[in-house]
Amino acid sequence: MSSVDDIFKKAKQGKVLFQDRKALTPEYIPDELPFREKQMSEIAEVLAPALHYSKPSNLLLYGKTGTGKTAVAKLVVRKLEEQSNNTIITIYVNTRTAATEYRALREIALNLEPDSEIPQTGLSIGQVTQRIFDAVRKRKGVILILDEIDYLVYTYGDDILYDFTRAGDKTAPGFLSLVGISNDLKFKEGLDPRVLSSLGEEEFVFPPYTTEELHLILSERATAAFKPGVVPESTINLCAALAGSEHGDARRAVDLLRISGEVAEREGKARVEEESLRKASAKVEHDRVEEGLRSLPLQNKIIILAASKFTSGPNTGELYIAYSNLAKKIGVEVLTQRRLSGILAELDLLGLIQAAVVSKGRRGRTKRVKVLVDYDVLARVIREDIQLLELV
DNA sequence: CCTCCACTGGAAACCTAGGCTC
DNA sequence: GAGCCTAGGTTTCCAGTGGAGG
Repeated sequence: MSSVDDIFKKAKQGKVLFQDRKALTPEYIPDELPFREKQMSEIAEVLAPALHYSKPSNLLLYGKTGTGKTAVAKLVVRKLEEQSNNTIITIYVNTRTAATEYRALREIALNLEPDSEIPQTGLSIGQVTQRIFDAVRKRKGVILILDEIDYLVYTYGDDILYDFTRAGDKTAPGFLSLVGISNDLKFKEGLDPRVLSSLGEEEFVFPPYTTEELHLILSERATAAFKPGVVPESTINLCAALAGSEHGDARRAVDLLRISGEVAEREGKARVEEESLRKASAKVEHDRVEEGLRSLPLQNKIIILAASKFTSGPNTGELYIAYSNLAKKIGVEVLTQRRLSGILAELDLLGLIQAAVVSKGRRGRTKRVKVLVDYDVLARVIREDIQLLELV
């Protein structure tokens, strides 16, 4: 019997643990968001004037990843839309996913007028902005959620925000209100003061979830996502503790729970035990490392490879010689030792190596490098690179 | 206690590649 | 197409340093 048959057979025999996997996906937004009631009602207060068709203040939501900003914004706005009998339109755009200023604007315009023709390329930023204003004028009110607004501002500046915040008369009688979401508390610094004063009329900071809060969130999601009795309390405890010790990132915690369920299901388990969770956690970590290695620039790969050839941790001088040999062997430009030192610091920051400064007394001071990645994983990634093939 | 090694890590100059403008 | 600007990566230069061996 082929292994493919084995897999399918096993899957057929195995128990189905999920009843609604969606409840653990990043897109899923529950009807209640525990521990965010305060933020929800405060934001609702700010947006409420929209129901009388007067323009609500612009909002700015801050907080680290996985603190519920996006979920809160989407949920409040969804309820507002319902209450207004869909006379108020809300648009959600993630500016990082949209990738460029133009594409973000295009997405907004298409959301406002799905039938309108907006070319992938060709129009100027100003023309698209104008179309958006024209479309808003035909509506009573539009609330625009700009997620990861810090990305937009860093890479393209605050020009669009400037236009949007002072669109007032151009969109009358309709109004355009902005809800900006940012992971970065410092992003305001680079903003034009006029934009800032308008955009930041109301500000809300989202604190990270505590372990106890994560625990409750996970319990609720688990109840929705899994069949009854499939996830023991101990698994939830561990999952909350793992995510809580990181940064209280709820998205990460929920992801982890989902992957645990997938692992357990694949292995034909009847319940999602701690073992599956630990495996899932290791898998997530493993993927992260492998992905990190893969995205490294060529020189960094050669350096980490050179370091991994030592049985005991090399110091900078030794490593530099080993690295230069490898680089010469494949005909790649050899960097200076100063640069190598800088790259070591970067790799250290990524957690791929550990570089500690040690003093050897009269024989100088150097860094002792320790590679934290499995040689197998490293070799696999290196082999994907044609230029590096002969080094493994 | 002093030296002096083998670097570290800051600062600034110097490339490039890419995008934008005229 | 020339000219300009910018962001990243890299080189050059160099002052600074922890501590074993003198």
